[in-house]
Amino acid sequence: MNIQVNIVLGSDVPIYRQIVEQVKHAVATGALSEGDTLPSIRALANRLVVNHNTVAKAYNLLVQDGIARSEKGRGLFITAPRNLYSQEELRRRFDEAADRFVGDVLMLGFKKSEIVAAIQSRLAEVTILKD
Amino acid sequence: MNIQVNIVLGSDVPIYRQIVEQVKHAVATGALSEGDTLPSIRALANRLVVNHNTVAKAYNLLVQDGIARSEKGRGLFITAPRNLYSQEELRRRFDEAADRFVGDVLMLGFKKSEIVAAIQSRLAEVTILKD
Amino acid sequence: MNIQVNIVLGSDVPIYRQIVEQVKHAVATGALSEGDTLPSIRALANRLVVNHNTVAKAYNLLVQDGIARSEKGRGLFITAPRNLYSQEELRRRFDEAADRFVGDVLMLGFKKSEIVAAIQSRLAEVTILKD
Amino acid sequence: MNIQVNIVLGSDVPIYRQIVEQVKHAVATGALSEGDTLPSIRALANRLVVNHNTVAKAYNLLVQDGIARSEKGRGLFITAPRNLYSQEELRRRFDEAADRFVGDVLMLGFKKSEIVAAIQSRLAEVTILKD
DNA sequence: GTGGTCTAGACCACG
DNA sequence: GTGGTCTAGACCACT
Repeated sequence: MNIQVNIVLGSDVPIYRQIVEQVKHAVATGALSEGDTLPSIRALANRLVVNHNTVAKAYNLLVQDGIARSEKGRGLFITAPRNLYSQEELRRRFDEAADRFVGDVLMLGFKKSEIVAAIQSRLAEVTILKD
Repeated sequence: MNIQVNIVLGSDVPIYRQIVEQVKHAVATGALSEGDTLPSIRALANRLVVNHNTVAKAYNLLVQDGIARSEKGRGLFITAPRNLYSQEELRRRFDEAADRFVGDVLMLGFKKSEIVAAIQSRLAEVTILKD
Repeated sequence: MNIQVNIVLGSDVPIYRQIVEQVKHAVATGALSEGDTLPSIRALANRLVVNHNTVAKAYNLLVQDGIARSEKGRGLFITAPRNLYSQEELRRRFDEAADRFVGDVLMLGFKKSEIVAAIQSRLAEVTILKD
Repeated sequence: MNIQVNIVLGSDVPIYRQIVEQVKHAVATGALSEGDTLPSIRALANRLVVNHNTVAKAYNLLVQDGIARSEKGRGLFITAPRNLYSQEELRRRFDEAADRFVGDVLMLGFKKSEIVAAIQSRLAEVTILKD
């Protein structure tokens, strides 16, 4: 299975993080699974028209996070999932994300049910998470 | 009604954004409402032990978002809500926030029901939004 | 296309607003268009002999008004125009500006035809507005 | 003839300037003419719910500008019109106001004809200016 | 190199 | 007292 990475330049999310997140997302949805290969650094950098250091940084993070492993001269391969952070760290990140989301959305005037529905519909696409 | 702002120094969330979020939250929960005054820039800066420019920046953002109005020499006051942004812009900001949240939370391993519940519990405190 | 920003020090118009107005004017006349880059914060600050925070403040306002977008580590870029504000907000801002202008000009003794002509001649340079 | 002064607290125009402008405007439209009397400082301050120093400052400016004269113990009286500024100063103020107005309105998306019409309709109310 | 955040401290205008 | 503007200079994250 291959992966289609797209980036948004004007976002406040750094490019390298967008790449990381999309690979993670692909793994989460099953679009990528163990043993699948990622595009080469230069190929992806070329296609996204970004500096190849940026792609390299993203790939390094994927390796550090245990999501991919690099094999010299062959490329990067998706690894089997494993736990990355401590429970505390997970909870801290989760709460921070939730706080930020609610804070961002608070003054936009949407109904609570719309807000919840928007999250639910996005989560519906995800296969890696339990209900 | 008054507001009690607290910040965490050394967080990866900028100080000025912590202030903004807390004021927004206070407005959203009804703890602050139209006509209420915010602590003076220098008084709050003093109490939080941050530079007054940092507080000023936070307050500026509140003014730009139509949440507060500033009166030179008098202070900052919470304003009545008004339709500042267009429908498209509201939707754009909403989608951006939702996408970001789901992306941030994806790999943390929480159950979908937990994620939704976390949002719902935060929204439960909010009084300015319809169900 | 590039932009040539000039400021008048010691004016009663704040430096950051002079910068904002000139960029807006350049966009309005078509001298700057989507995708064009603004001078880097520090480069412009250097050339204008002002503090880089002052330029940063000006650029921030441009971003908040949807005129430019910032990309960390890359620079600031002119964005495509979009409907940022609601109709009510546009009208409110328009009326405020018009009231202010007429109030400012009232006691200066110019003829009505001169006042209208001055506005028309300035608008003649603008390419982004319909007649 | 009496004058009805109203102020807007949340405006970026200082209160004392609002008072000055409204008196000027009243003179300009003929609502006030030579010999008419202004409300006492304390009476006006009371009615507007502002500090009496603010009203005093406004009245001082009116006297300095030659629009009113104070008679001890009797009050302030409107004087005959006379020129206040040099030609250069008048032109400078005029251009600054016009530049600011056009700058403020540029990105709001109104048609040029609407902009001109808005100014013309506001000027139509003014009686002090020649066509 | 780029932009983003923050501090320390100054001066001004307004009430 | 209040908020607004600006400087000088620091450190950080991103490309």
